[in-house]
Amino acid sequence: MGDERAAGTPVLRRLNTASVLRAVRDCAPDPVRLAELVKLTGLTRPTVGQAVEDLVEAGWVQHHHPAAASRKGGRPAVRVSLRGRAAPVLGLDVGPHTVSAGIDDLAGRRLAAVRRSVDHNKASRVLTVVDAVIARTLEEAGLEADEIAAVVVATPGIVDSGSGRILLAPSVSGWTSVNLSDHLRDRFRCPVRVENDANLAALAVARERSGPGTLLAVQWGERLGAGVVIDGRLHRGTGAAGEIGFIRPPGRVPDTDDGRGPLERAIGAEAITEQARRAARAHPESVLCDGPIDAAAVFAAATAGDAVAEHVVDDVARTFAQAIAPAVLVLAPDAVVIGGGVARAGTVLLAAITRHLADLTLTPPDVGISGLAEDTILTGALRMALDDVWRRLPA
Amino acid sequence: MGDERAAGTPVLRRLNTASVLRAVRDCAPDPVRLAELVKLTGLTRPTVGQAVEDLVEAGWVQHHHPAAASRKGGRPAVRVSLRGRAAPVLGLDVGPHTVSAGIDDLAGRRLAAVRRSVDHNKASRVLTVVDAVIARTLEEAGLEADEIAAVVVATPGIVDSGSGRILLAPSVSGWTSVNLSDHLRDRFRCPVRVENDANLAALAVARERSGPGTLLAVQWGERLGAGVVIDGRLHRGTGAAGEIGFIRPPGRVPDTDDGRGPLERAIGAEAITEQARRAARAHPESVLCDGPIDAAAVFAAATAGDAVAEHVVDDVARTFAQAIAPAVLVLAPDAVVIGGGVARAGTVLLAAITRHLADLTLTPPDVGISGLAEDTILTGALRMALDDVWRRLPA
DNA sequence: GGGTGTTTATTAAGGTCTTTACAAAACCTC
DNA sequence: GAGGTTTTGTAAAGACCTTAATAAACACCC
Repeated sequence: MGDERAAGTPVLRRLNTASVLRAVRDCAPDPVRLAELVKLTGLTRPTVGQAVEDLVEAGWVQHHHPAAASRKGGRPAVRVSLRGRAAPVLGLDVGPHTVSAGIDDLAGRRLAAVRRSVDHNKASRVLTVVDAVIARTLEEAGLEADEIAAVVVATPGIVDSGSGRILLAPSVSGWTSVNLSDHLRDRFRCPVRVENDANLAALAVARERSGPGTLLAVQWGERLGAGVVIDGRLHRGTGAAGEIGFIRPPGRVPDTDDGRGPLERAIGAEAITEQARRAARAHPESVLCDGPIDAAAVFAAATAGDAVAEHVVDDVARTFAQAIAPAVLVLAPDAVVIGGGVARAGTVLLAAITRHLADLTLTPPDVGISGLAEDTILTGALRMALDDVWRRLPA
Repeated sequence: MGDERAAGTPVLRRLNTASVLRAVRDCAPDPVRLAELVKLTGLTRPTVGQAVEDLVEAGWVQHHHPAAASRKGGRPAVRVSLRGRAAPVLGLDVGPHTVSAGIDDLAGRRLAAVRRSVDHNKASRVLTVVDAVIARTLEEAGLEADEIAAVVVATPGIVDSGSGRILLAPSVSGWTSVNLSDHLRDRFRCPVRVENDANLAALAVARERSGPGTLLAVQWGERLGAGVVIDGRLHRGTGAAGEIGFIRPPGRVPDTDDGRGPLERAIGAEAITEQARRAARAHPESVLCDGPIDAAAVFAAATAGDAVAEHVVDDVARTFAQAIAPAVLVLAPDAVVIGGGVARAGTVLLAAITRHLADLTLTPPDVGISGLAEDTILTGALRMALDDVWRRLPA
């Protein structure tokens, strides 16, 4: 609330134009009347007029000459809207099996989206696919790389937010040796940021719920990751915040050598499947024995009321609740939102987790499922890229 | 960076005077030359002159006429300093055994401090002592209650930050039924805030280390609490953030009925003592058997190299590390700082915790001991009160 | 003891921005 | 087509900061 240093009159103008631009953004994608901006910003008409003039000249907003829908009598209003093409941003989700990219305009409209699967888990191959996907996405949006105003890349592993180096990424072999950040910085004129995928998913979920508060957003699939968003801002800590996969749950955990953390080995999608298989062998009466077993089948069976599956789900939920309970007690989040493949389990899992968390915490958070589809991470990357653009707005 | 709504020219002036006042504060308690303020703020001399004039008139700063120490030749500089008495703040620490109060001036100078022990743990009695301590503190500082600009009260238990109501406080019987907030609001004209004691201790510790970053500050005595400070701001979550005492550690935990949480029952000061007693009975060769056993004795023996005591300390440290590891993984704090009675254990405990945490987390935080003395909580309360004053500064 | 130099305060002029007030424009309704 | 309504546009005034020039106060030096 006042980190500004010196302040001459030009500062005022910047402040006010920024305020006007924000108002225009909040109305996007609808065009907005000038008189309306006056009300929204609380500024006077000449000020708003001046600001809009500047913004048009700078290319941030555009006029909407044809005042097609003028309500009552009166001079037709000058209407302006955000010129999305002024600063399109590119988001990239480099997952272990797929690479997807998207381009949003300033107003948050999706201009292009491309998804491609990666066969081999080798870093060099991934990099080639990344380049191809970016090229295709730019083509689809009809843009050149130089026109992109911000790039945010989501990757598994721990990322050093300063340099953009990937410090730890077990799921893609050789991924840490690739300097993804530098590779992309060469291709774009704009800032390029590399960020942990779970963190970006959390950001996307948080924006969905819009508003202040603390959110713990979990990505739960083969692996487990989480992001913490406090009052709309991503919490990074020393850089590795949200790595819940490495929580050591109570009880024995199978020892593997693939770089996964204890919690992932205990209740990752694969572990759930394995646990169900064991249960099925012990209980031939279960419907689980009727077909191939995977995580989805377990949750389906539990939803249908199969006792054996229900027991497995409850076990998984308890382990999860026990694992995150300390973090919930320390953070006291308003909500814990679960996304990723396991989130498709739905109410069965949710109810069980809620029950166990209520037992283990003082102020149990809402437990919910991410309403976002598969492109949660990509959406988060694009959100952060847009944030970047808006943050350095008065340039 | 721009939450301001409307902006006329007067806004500029407020911005600039605030900037000047901040600069004066940062130099406190030393008086500062006007020319120096020009450099610090980046504003021009006339602007600074005007701002200082306004501030003097409003009573925030005062002149230092006698330019006693003028260095080289030149016109003697006008020097100003923060007028501490402009807005003294009162901090209160209502602990289970003692009530202490302090008054700081704007510059953070301690004007008065009073500490009194409470015999009976009854709420009504505590309230009487609170009133007496406040009266004594005001007297010591030579101030009236109406002159106090902000009041912050530290109390154990969970506090609703909006109403100031105490929702849960096992250590003082009947404490929840007392509306401490209303009781004090009647006595002061200024805002009164009630806050959890561990949270305030965390704030004090965070200010000590000054700078951005994430801090988990633990208060460890008979009970266990913690506070989370992120970039200098206290994290509250839904209100009960930092309640690590209710983390359920692995292993069996004695069941008591005194409202304490599982972790407190497992490794609170009392539990440490109890564990040491058991160990001493089993190992008569230990120096622990030579005298009365309490937590301090255990740590002393461990420091001296007694194997049995070392084992107890290691056990305690491991339980602690296991309990907070999930929170450390989620938060990725820069540091975990331990205060409270157990903190006097020193290096033995610290080293053990560091070792176990390194094993359980990805980016192990610095583990340290609070350099603040017994009045950590009181200091935190005063810091928050000062923050309150500075936040509503341009009034 | 007076001159010189240095540091600082004061004053005046100039520029930028917002505000206030007023006039003009364009469209609808009657 | 006259009147009304809503909005835009323009001009003058006020507030504030900045630049620049001037004056003041003291130490040092000759």
